[in-house]
Order: sequence, then structure tokens, then C-alpha cells
Amino acid sequence: MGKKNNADFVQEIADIDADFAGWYTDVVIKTEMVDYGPVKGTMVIRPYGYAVWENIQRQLDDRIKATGHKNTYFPMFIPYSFLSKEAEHVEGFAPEVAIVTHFGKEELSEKLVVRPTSETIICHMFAKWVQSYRDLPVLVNQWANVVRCEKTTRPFLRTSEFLWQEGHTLHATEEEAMEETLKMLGVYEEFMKNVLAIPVITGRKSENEKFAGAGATYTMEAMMLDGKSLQAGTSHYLSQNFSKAFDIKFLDKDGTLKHPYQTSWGVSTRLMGALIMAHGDKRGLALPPRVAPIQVIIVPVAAHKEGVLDKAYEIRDELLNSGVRVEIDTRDQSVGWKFNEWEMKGVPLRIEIGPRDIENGVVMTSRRDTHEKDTVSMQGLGDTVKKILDDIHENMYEKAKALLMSHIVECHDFEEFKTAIEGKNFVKAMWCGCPECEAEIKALTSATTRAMPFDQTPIGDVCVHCGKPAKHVIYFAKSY
RNA sequence: CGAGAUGUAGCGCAGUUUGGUAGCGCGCUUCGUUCGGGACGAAGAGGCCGCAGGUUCAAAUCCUGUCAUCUCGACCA
Repeated sequence: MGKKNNADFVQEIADIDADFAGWYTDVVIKTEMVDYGPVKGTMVIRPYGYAVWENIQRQLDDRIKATGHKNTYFPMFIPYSFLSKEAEHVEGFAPEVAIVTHFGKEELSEKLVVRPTSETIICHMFAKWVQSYRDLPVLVNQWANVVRCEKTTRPFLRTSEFLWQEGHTLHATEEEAMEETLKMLGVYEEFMKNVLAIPVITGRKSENEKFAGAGATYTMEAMMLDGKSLQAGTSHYLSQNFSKAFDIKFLDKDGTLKHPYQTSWGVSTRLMGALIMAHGDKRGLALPPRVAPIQVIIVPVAAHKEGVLDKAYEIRDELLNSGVRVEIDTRDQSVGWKFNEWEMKGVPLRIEIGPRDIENGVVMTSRRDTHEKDTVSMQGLGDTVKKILDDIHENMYEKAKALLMSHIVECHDFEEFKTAIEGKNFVKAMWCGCPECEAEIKALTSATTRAMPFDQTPIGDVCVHCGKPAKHVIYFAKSY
């Protein structure tokens, strides 16, 4: 099975790149992934989109549980005072939240906020539950919705309400908490590669870009088809910031009272945006097989002819038995119409079956990733299809990786830097570490710092912008 | 939150300058013919023109306000 080369792929990107934002909103609405809700900034996730989310959820949840975490559910209403408690301890805290003042006609004695994140309420409960080092570690996760006052919204990428998973853990030592932080970042990275077919750059956020309540924020950044970066997930080392603010204490082996070290980590429905903008082409979506609601669509050709539909259903059942998510399109539309429709909706593999094929004991396959058509024997079709789906996954990952690799540019001076950023690249460069320098770069190029990779092998001595001695290797990019 | 643009049938749009019976294409319904890359014919259904005020004999059209969406910034625990 040959593969489309990367040059062709780059051409396809050029086709949609002219108006990538328009392509995104178009595709996401037309494919019935999502629709706008009646309240500003809200979205309705429609069945086709929600099925993708469920596939993400299931596969990530398995991984979260496999690493020892248990699921919980905490209330969405949080006393307002909890946030002020956080504010006293956290610099840069800005409560841009939805506030509930009434239940029915009755004014509440204490205002409530609709959770923008659950750190505070979880910490409040943790304080009740933890007394001894024997109670540690605490490893919990929850799947929930959160609400934030966002000025600019776009379906999946930034919405006033979104769905996510937030993990919260408590540890006796700094080392253990840091290990957990990096472990979960690793889980995310592996998930991105093996489920969403998206390569990511991982590393630590600058002070300016980190979660205000964290000691350190680690991120994974994915490159979208237009060369912009999308923060696809974060893992925070919270140190003792929250455990001190919420007075979580445990009596350690040595008989002294200590505040535990904490982590939190999350990914959201933003991943839906990530997979749409990391794959796809001018025809629409290209869904990675492992999250595609429909992995194989069967389109009967000349369905009115004797035996065609029967055979199509037979094949459908065989694929179902092989564990493939398959549907058959019997609608009264022309085949050409159906081909375009399912390609737009990103179904990874199409199977066509008509009288000619039945005669020859074969089916036609058409891959969404390469647009290649092939003739495949009906014998052992289940296994063949599963192999093709795996191959599609690999190919989509390799394509995305090729895009990322060809758009990382090492820069040693600011002129190079500006050119590279305009060329829709990630810039890898040395940085002095000063927030002022970071802010100036942003003002001049609209590129922000994305991540300081774990591999800090220097590629120079001085900061790419100010020329002062460099402290970090860091990636810059424009971002969503 | 700032600048700009747009709201008319499910979708895409014309009509607004110059006020006077609500239009087009696609889609939708029914019947028939078609079916290997967005088929065709015939007959139908569907809109108090984003919302609220105002001007007028009369408002999709003029005025005021408001809400929403898009683009670009700022913001983004």
C-alpha cells in the first residue's frame, strides 16, 4: 500500500490555509460535530461530535485508572469565599467566574460560583479526609463541566462551558508529586500519539504562561495545520500552594505535621478542536480511526440490484463481529453524494460494494487519509480492515509528525525569528528567561513562549531577542 | 473588552441606496425514472425579514437601542 508523499500533503494544506479559521468553523458545523448554543459562548455537542468525545473519554479514562487513579464527582457550586481564599495565596489570580446570587427568589447569604476548576472545593474536602501519611497519596480524577467567562469563543477551542477531566493528587513529598506531574504528562503524550495520532512537544511553561496557582506547569503543545500551536493539555505541579491555603495537613512518619504536595492535570473538549485542526484537508475532517464514531462506511452501489444490499449487510455484520465500528448507508442518494458526505465527515475508510464486486468476491476500499482506492478480497475482510485502520492511524501520525518536524526552525537572532514566525513555524531558540523580554517578543511578533523542552541542550549562548546570556531552550509560536 | 462586518425559509443569498402584495438556489415532502465520484422530471410544504422601541397612511427597507455570529486585536487560574 503506497502512501501519499508529504509534498502532496503540504499542497492540500495550502488549499485550506488561505482561510483556516473559516475552514475550521465551516467543517465543525457542517459535519454536525457541534452547533452554537443560544447563550453566548456555549456549544451543543451533537451526536457525531459527542461520540468522538466518548471515544476520547473511554480510552483516556482507561489510562487514568491504569495509573492508579479513581473517579469522583464534586459539586459544581463553590462558595465564593473559597476563591478569595485562593486569591490571598495566589498572585495573578483573577476570578473571572459565573456567580450565582439567587436560588429562586431567595437571595443567597453567600454567593456561589460555578466552578471554573475544582481545586478549591477538592482541597476543602481533602483537608477533612487527610490526617496521616497513611492517607497518602490521594489520587482522584473527575469528568465534569466547567464554566469560565471567556471574551472570545470558538467551538471546542474556547467556550464558556466545556467538558474536561481534572486529576487531583496529594503526596507526602515534593519528589513524589513531581513524579506524578510528569507521569501524567507522559500519559497524555502517549494518548495523543496512539489515539489521536497527534505528535506533541512537551515541556515546562514560562512563569508568565503557567497556571497562577502552580509551582510549575507542564504542557503539551500540538501543531495545527496552519502552523499555530494549541495547548492540548497541562499537568501542574502545585507544590504546597493549595494545601497551605486550605490547611491540608498530615502527620508524617517522623511525627511532624506537614502540608502535602499536590498536582492537578487536565485535558478538555479542546482536544476535539486539536484533532480537527491537526488532521483534515479541503474535503473536510479526517478522523483518526481510534476515535472515529464510524470507522468504516459501507456504500452499496446499484443497491436496487438483486443481492447487493444482502451482501452489504453480510459484510457489515462480519465487520461488526470483528469489533469494527461500521455503518451502512442505504439512503436514497447517489453514490457520489455519499462519497463526498462521508469524506467530509472524516470516516477513515469507505467500502464500496456493487454487482461487479460481488461477482469477483471483492470490495472496493477508499482511504480517507490518502484517497487511495484498492480492491480487497471478501475473504478475511475483518482482519484486513483492522490492519488498514491501524495503517491509517500510523500514516496520519507520520503525516502530522512530518508537518511538525518540517516547521520547527532553530533561530539564533531576532531577524531569523521574525521570518520563521511569519512562515508559520515553531521557533526553537535560546531565551534569557526575563518576562519583559517575553512580553516584547509577543508585542513585536504575536508569538508567545510555548514550552521549555526537557532536553535543554543549548543551541546557543545568548537570548534570541535581547542578546543577554541565555538560560533556557524554549519554543515560541503563535497559538490558539 | 476595543475595531470592523453580518443577521431575510433548514442552509447559502438577493431585495434595503429611492418605504408600497416576501424572492432565488440548494435542502425538505410525495410520486416516478435513475444509481461505480455531489442524478432527473412533476407536484407540494415552509418566512409576522435577529429582538425591542420609534417615525409613517404604510417599514425587511428610515431612526434609536439591544442581542447574536464572524474576522482582527486585548484577555484567557
